Amino acid sequence: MFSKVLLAEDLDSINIAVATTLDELNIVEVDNVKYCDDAMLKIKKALQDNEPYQLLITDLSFIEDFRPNQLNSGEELITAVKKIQPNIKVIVFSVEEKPVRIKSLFENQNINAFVLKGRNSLPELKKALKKVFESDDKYIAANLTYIFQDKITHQIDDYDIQLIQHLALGVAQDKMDITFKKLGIEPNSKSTIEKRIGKLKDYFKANNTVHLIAIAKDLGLI
Amino acid sequence: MFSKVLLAEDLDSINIAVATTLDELNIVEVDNVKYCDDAMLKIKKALQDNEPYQLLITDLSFIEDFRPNQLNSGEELITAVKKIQPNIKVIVFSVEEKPVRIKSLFENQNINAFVLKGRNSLPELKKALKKVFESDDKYIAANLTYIFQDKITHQIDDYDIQLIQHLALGVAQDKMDITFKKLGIEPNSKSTIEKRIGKLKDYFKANNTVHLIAIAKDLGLI
DNA sequence: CGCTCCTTTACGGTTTCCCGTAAAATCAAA
DNA sequence: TTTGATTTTACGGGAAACCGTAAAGGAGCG
Repeated sequence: MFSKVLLAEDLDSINIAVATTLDELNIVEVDNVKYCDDAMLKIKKALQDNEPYQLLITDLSFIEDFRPNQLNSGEELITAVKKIQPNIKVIVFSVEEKPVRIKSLFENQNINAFVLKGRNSLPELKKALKKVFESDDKYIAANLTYIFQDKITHQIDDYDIQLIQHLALGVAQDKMDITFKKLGIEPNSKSTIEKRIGKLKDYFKANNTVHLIAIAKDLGLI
Repeated sequence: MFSKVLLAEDLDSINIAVATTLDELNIVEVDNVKYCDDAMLKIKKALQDNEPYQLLITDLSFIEDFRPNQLNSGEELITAVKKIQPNIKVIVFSVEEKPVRIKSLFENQNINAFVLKGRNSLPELKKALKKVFESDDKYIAANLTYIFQDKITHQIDDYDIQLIQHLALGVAQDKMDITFKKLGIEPNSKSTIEKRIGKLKDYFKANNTVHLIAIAKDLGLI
């Protein structure tokens, strides 16, 4: 089993419970941080000392408080960590259940396992730990595999997301061409933008743009 | 200190940690459920046996799974419980930080304390337990009192919420008068509806209706 | 090169939204 | 009941969104 693990989790209650679980698996060295920035520091330090962590277990969302931070989410943390230690294994432990986000973890961040916080998540976490230790295969609970059959993320691309995001930020459809030109996003003619929004409304069966944005928010698309 | 407490919390990790905390306070009888419906059953049973719970500690959001349930949120649970045992004390333990929702817990559900899950929430929970046991005063952490000074809920009324909700559901502003007439919501002229939406955009500094709905979603207003 | 297919862009007409003004209705207090 | 303030409603004009059609541009292929 792993011998040196870093746990990044802001909620103290979960932090304690997970630490206990790791104990039960006889993992000797478990370090415990409540901020992404602290996680990053520990990993740097361990690398310098030539005693790197073998595994990072991290949450996705971290509560903002008085302390200003460089890294504010599990995603950002993973990206930063992999830059300085690409071979570290990563398990994400989160309540996040939006297919879009979970899928992206495997496809873009190359994580090793995803465990959903829930009514029976500690046994799940143990299972994931064993799997990730034993092999380099990706691991996700059987009841979550539907995520990879999810149709939405297959048909909605980056361009669509940016469009929806800017709409949600208050950019008028009519002015979107200017915004997109400034940002170097293409295509950026009024006509194409209009058509894309139309397609999205079609796809999500939205009556109008307002409705579309509400749906996108609900799906966690933005 | 309390001697008979019921804990309703779906996440196993939190469940364990809170149970441990209650142990440390020498609370003898702590029952532990992961579904609102189970909480309700336990409370009914305890009442019948003439050994009622003195305190309910509950989360707000419960994950939906394969099991169909009558009660699906902390709010629903509290309402149901208070119907059969109005004198029970209630502490809400949640990550929810939307002022609107927390405020409503105190004002409509008459809860005794609210503890925000966070980096230092277990000590907070202990404190709340003591306060709630010692007196009938409401308790909320000092760093959350801003919630009651929150201006939004003071100035946005039920009518506004309904308006925003229907917009988010895809009802066109132009057709809103018809919808409102059907539902018996007043005032319902095109003109007034238009003006209200205008005021809301003004208030939230939204560039347009799309932006307004995005803001409302972010604030948890809808 | 010429052909097809597909994407992007342009444009005109219709509907809806947006904003100001003003008239009607409601209400509270004198 | 009159007065004045506030809310609700009506309406008109300009801006933006919506919808269809068609032209222009590009990529791939014989």
